Amino acid sequence: MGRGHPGDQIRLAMFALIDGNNFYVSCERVFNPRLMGRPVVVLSNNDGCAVARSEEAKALGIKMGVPWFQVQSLARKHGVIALSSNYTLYADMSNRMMSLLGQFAPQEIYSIDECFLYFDGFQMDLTVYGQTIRQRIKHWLGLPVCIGIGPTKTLAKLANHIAKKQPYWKGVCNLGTLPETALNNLLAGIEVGEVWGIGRRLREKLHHLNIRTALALKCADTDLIGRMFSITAKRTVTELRGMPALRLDEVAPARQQILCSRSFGMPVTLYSELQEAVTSYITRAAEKLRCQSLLAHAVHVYIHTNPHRKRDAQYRQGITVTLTEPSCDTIKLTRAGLWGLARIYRTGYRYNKAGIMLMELVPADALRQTALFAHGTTMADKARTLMTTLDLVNRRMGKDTLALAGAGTVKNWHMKRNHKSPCYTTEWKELAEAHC
DNA sequence: TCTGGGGTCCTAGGACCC
DNA sequence: TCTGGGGTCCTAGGACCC
Repeated sequence: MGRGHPGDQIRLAMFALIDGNNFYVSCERVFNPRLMGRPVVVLSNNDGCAVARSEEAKALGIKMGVPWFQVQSLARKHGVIALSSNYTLYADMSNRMMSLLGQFAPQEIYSIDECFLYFDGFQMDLTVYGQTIRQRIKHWLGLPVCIGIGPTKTLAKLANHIAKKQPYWKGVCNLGTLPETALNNLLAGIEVGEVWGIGRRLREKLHHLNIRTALALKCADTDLIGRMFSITAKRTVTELRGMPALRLDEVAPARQQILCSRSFGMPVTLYSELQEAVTSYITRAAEKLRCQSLLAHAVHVYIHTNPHRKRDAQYRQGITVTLTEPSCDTIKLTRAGLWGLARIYRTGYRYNKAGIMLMELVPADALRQTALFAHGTTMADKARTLMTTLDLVNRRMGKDTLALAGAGTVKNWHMKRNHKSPCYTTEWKELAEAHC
């Protein structure tokens, strides 16, 4: 590809942000064409909130994150199809999309449905290139995406927003070739809250300063913004002006924590059920930990009642338990977690959620200090072999083929998933079939 | 009756030290 | 009336993202 040379006078590098349209809904539609043209929503765990909506569902006024029960009657009236989230399917589709996109330019995967590409010294019309990328994803995977291009990540994000909202751009908005006045006119029409990094709180405060559009923020005094808010906000202003303050991170930085938490399908009062939940969550998190070749030095456990039920007595508590030495052994981590749970558990409450965090993560291969009274290598070796075997069996024979007995088998507390679609691409038993 | 889950970064403030 | 100052480290909580 036509890369620039170090001696080049001007290197106009551009960022692109590729974002799946209504990603979860689109994934479902790939395997179930009957969902096309109809209002569809994908629900969060426990069928709690709407986390993805088709254009038709958005048109009905169903907002992002709205509790499902609040819009259920409206949905029924208009024949909205609700699906429980099927993360296994979405993750698999995401992997396919990301590996395709990675063939076009250096890539940073930003989320399950978004990535940045970096065009440095590309001697071509990037708008045309963008259309090529877009069509490739559509043809090969059946997923619709929009593409935003700009000289900084923040502008690429904004361009993507514009590409999604304004049909004029045909899915690819390239701010890189726009004259300054045209760019400013465009920015003047965008609410400041749409800018990447400006959330609800910041938006409110900016409004008080009479900064209401992306253009107004671009023209704001950077030092003032830095002093009043944070260095992050200051960076956003710099980026809006076309000066990169954020680079492309091709290698994902090592995780700093691994979290697993779930709301329960029903209120939980029994200590034994909380123990089961905590054991299950630690099992899941420890799998992820080993998958990334990391060890955890601490386990944080928390439980709480349902804050939305004002009439109920409320309780929330968490505790961090430090291990004598970093570990990825499910059994050791579980023992620490349950020890913590015993410290924070109180009877007489209706708990609706428990969660665990593996913290202080270190690479498994890094030289580490061995605890003074740690077991000899034979014990550690045995544990390692056991865990490797556990992962292998579960990968081959299916999730939870082998699990700690403490995780329970009945799992009354398990979350609700009443509308789940099959795992079309990752389970032999659920392979896609013709639906029409 | 029913309100998600998994992350990161930044800041303020306290503890502690010299 | 007087009651330093500055640096570092840690933690909790806020804000943001998808």
